[in-house]
Amino acid sequence: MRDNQSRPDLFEELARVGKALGNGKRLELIDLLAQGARGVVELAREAGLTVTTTSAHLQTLKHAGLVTGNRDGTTIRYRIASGGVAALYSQLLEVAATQLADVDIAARRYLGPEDTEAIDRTELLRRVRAGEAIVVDVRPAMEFTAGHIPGALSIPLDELRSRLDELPSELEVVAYCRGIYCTFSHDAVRLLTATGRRAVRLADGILEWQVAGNPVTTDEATH
Amino acid sequence: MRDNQSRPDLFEELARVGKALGNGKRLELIDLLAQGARGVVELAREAGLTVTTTSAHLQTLKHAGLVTGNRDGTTIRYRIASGGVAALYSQLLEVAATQLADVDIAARRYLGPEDTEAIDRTELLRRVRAGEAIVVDVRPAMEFTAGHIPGALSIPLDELRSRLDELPSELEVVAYCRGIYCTFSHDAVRLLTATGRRAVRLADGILEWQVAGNPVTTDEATH
DNA sequence: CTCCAGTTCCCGTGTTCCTTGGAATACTGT
DNA sequence: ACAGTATTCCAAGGAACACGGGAACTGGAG
Repeated sequence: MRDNQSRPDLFEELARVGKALGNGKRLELIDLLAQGARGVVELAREAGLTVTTTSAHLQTLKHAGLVTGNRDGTTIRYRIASGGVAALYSQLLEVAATQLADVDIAARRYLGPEDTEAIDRTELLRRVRAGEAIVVDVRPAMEFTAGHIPGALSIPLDELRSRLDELPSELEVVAYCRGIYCTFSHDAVRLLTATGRRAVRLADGILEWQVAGNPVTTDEATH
Repeated sequence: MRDNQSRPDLFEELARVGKALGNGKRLELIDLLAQGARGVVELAREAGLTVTTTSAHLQTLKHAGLVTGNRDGTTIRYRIASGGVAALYSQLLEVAATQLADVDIAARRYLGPEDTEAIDRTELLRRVRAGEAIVVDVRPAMEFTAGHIPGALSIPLDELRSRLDELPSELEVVAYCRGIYCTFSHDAVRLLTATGRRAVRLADGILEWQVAGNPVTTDEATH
């Protein structure tokens, strides 16, 4: 028997990654960081947490190897440690979505009524190649520059109502945002269809897009 | 603002999956269940836990949607809830292996010295197709019947020393077992090379094999 | 109907985790 | 060197979790 102690030790180490994923606030932080690098104060504001709590969670995530922090001037920009982490988070979302009824209930409540039409990634590509549709990224501009679908137009949800004239009226709009549990694209499609446009949303988002191996355009304006 | 409460609620639900992965004993149970269905007492024995503790952990996993239990006569056979759960666990292992130095240290201690040659899945297929090698499954027989690499020969590690004559002496042996953190194939290769045979091991195991989408043969002898 | 192995529920104890406020540290720009 | 901002460290109260023992429950076999 080699089971002196090394086997439990190994699994306890592995569990550190699981523990890091075992807190809703930390998942929110991962969700945000998957969209691009951010500092602690910005993360705290976006996640609705105090700065100290956010910092503590980031330390936990860092210790679990899920995020890394690089100094950039006066702030430390945290980011996802690797593409594998994004894949891990995406897979967790999929398992939760398919196996847990309570997640479905909570998701429905958060995302709102199912009044918007959704298409998948291959259908998006087909419609764009056929010249039928234009892809619009409705996330905040900073997340667009950090990485977006090639050829997409950036119109943050905040500005969508005032920038409707930038959309060619003869084309259908395919709106996308962060991922499967992001409300931006739902709200964008509601707003667009309310103005009489043809609009659908990508069923998931940039997270699943890049985890699936699709190309991503980066505006390398990183200071 | 729709951020009344639904967003934190959603992520707290999602975190239930992470919490379930945040305990070494539960990861061991998932690791075992990924190899085939088992009852509580069997799991408790294999994981070195009391039955009550094992049962409690299984309830946690079930509540998180990671395992399911079907009654089979007097026992309840637990199994992985879906292929997505296996993919999630596999991805967690990969992230932990690539991001955490402490995991490497613990793995080295558990797996023993790096004195065995490893090949990857495509190289295994190449050698088998070329008629150079025979694939040997060194896991317990029950796990072999639950699913194995097509064409593999089942010789559990326990019986390997006494069944050496079943191996064609002119072929190289490729031993495989559960996954990246399983000792069976390491020990098998050590034993085989000590007897003068040419033997290598698959770098990972059946878990990664099936998550990658490779075919698996099942001896449908399920009760 | 009654035994029985397998399994789960209940509960008390010890441990770990989450959150927050206040203080300390690190770095930038002037 | 100094002011100012961003970030982390420290300590403590409260909440949640892990574990084991004993009792209760379930379905199948006799």
